[in-house]
Order: sequence, then C-alpha cells, then structure tokens
Amino acid sequence: MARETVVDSRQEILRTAARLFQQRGYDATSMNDIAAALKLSKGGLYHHFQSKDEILFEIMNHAMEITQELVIAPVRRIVGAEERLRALIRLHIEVVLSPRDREITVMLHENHPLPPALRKRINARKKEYIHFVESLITDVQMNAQRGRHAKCAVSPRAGAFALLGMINWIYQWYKPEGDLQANNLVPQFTDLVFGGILA
Amino acid sequence: MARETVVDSRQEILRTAARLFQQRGYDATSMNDIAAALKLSKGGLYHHFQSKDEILFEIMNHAMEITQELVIAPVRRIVGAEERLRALIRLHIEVVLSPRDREITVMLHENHPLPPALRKRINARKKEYIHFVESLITDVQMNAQRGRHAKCAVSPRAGAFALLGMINWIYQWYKPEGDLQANNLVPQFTDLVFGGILA
DNA sequence: TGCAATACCGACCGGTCGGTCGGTATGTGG
DNA sequence: CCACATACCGACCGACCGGTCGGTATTGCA
Repeated sequence: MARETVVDSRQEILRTAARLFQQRGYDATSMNDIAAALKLSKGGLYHHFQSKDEILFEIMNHAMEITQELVIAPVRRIVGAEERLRALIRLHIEVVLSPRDREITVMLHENHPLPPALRKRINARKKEYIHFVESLITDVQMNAQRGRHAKCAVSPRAGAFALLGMINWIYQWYKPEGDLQANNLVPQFTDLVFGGILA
Repeated sequence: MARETVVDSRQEILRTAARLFQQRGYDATSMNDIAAALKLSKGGLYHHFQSKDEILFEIMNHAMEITQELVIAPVRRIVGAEERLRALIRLHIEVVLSPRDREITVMLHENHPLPPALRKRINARKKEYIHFVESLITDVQMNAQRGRHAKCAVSPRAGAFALLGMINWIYQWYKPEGDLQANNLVPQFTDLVFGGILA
C-alpha cells in the first residue's frame, strides 16, 4: 500500500477526532467513540496512533499549520501595513468560524489535557503568532504616526492580546443562525481594532 | 451544629474545588483529589454535595454572584455613561485576574461538562450580563454622538462581544510575572475599547 | 448525662477508560 | 502461488472513575 494512503488514513482520523473533540470535548470523547465514528475498532485505531495524546497533539499541530497557510502566508504576500492588518483580522475570523477547520477550536480550548512536553511545542508556535500580530500592529501605528496622528496610547503588545482575545473568543458565543453573522463581524471587529490601536 | 458552619463547609469545599478545577481542569480532577485536598475522605465529601456536577454548578453560580457583586452592582452605582463603562472594564479585568476568585476562570472554561439543564441556567445569567454591557456601550455612544462625534460604525452588540472576548481571554495568556501587568492592562484595554466603539 | 443529629470514614460497586495483544483478513511484489 | 507487510479485529487488562452504604466518632442540646 502506498505511503499516501497511510497519510490519508491518519488525516481522516484526525479530522473525525477533531470534530468529536469540538462537539463533546477531549475528555468526554473516548477512543472507542473515535473508532466507532470511523467504523473502526479501537484496536484498529491504535494501529494508526500510539496514544490519545498523540491525536490531540497532531490536531493542534495541524491547527497551527492551517493558521500558517490560511492566515500568515496570505498576509505576508500583502503590501501595506494597514491592508495587512485588515487581511489578518478577516482571515483569522474566517478560520475560527470555518466549519471545515475544527482543529482551530480544539487548539483554542483543549490545552489542559496535553502533556507538558507537547504543550510547550504548541505554545511556542502560538507565541510566534502573537509576535507576528504585535509587529503588524507596530507597523500600522508607525505608519499612522507619520500622518496626522501623534500619539498611540495602546502598546502593540496589549493590542495584539486584545485582538487575539476578541477573535479567539468568538467560538464561545457564535451561532450561525444568530443575528451577528460572519460577514457583519469582520468589518465591525476591523473598525473596532483600528479605532482602538490608533486612538 | 449551627447553620453557618454547614454553609462554611460547603463554601470551603467550593473554593478548594475551584482551585483544583482551574489548575488541572474539571475532568482531570477526581472527587478523591478534592477530598484529599480538604483532608477528607470521598465519602465525607459526598455528605456535603450530591454529585460532581453539583459542585461545578455551584462554582459557576458563585462566579456569577461574584460578577454581580464586584462588577455589576458597583457599576450601577456610578453616574455618567462613560465612567460606568470605564469602571466595568476595570472591575471585570480585576475579577478575572484576582487570585481569590478562581471560580470566574472555571466558569469561563468549563462549560462543556455541565449537564444541559444546569448549563442553560448559567447561560441565561451570562446573557443578562452581555445585555448589560451592550446597553452600557449604547449609552456611551449616544452620549458621544451628542458631542462632536457623528457616526458610530461599531454596533453595541459587536462591541460587547469584543469587549468581553478580550477580557475573558486574558486568563489564557496572563502571567503575573509577565511584562504586561494588571495595572498596565486596565488603561490600555480601556483606551482600546473607547477608541474602538467611538471610531 | 444521655440522646439525636450531624460529620465523617473506608470498603466497596458497576462501569468505563486508555491501552495491549494474539490472531486474521487483505492485497501486493516476486 | 507464495511470502510478507499492512490493516484491522475483538477480547482482554489494570487502573481509576463517580457514587453508595453501613458503621462510627463527634457535637450541640435538653
């Protein structure tokens, strides 16, 4: 059997596991649940992964790669500090709300169960992302300062944490049928962030 | 034994349980762990509470009462829309960061394990709070509109979710020894919110 | 002092968890 | 057609979970 099939099997397991983890939570989802959802026995599941921890870690790692591909990389290709930050806000919100990328939600919520060694590796990647956002905000503020604005009271670090907080918290309250839809959310949060960091 | 002692015992259990839940997570904390931390047997613990669910529910309920007493009530006593919102931001941040009120963090993080019936009751109180923040933001925007500002692009609802998101997310990254201390955080987030909703 | 009520203990229960393992289908390259 | 790796099954394990229960120590009150 080709190598691709092996990779595909693993990724399909990860996708299903991520869906269940998001719906029921990591601890409330047993390996039996995951196996059953894949029409597999538990023993068969353990042929592809060594432990439940490994599955969670791979999901979180995948979530970071999704962030890299769907947020960071596109943003880097954009010229202009302001447009970059606008794109980051939009893309990050879209990734959090995307029904396809449930790994993101799992990564945001389930950090407790990860063994410390693996958690450190995830946290390192998260910190990289925070610094990326921080430098983006710095650029926007510098650009604006060259214009009419004189003082920027909000530090890039605080701005980055605020930005990530308001977006990463969305999964806690967002309902697709609610009155605050995704297409409303993006411009509103964008205005809010720009108004805030350039105050 | 007086009624007060009974209440005290329950509250001390809740305090200890909240601390453990915050440190290790709800699922990773067994009733044995809670009992041992209180120098109690598991049977003795079940003399005070009927189930683990009940403990979690009481912790969350207590968290909402803390919010009521330490945030909502003081804010209501303040006159002037702008000063009210300023106070809300400061008090809410202080409550989230308070090492004494760990119930808040548990309430923010552990909603999955609660049985649906109990979760609904907690969510109802959360929604009340959101509406409270929303109306506060509305007042501030109305006040500002009477002055020089003409348009407020950000809806009060989006502003409320953003505000609650950036504050409620703090527990995910805040380290007391970090470079972003509580006393820095309050003015920075305050400026950011006011700049954002009055953009 | 005696008597309930309360607080608590510790052994125990059924069940489920993550994880293991010997064995069996399957299918592919030689 | 055979040999071998891969994919998978299902019975099983020890540990631990939430929760129960009969009994005992302690305590406030009459």
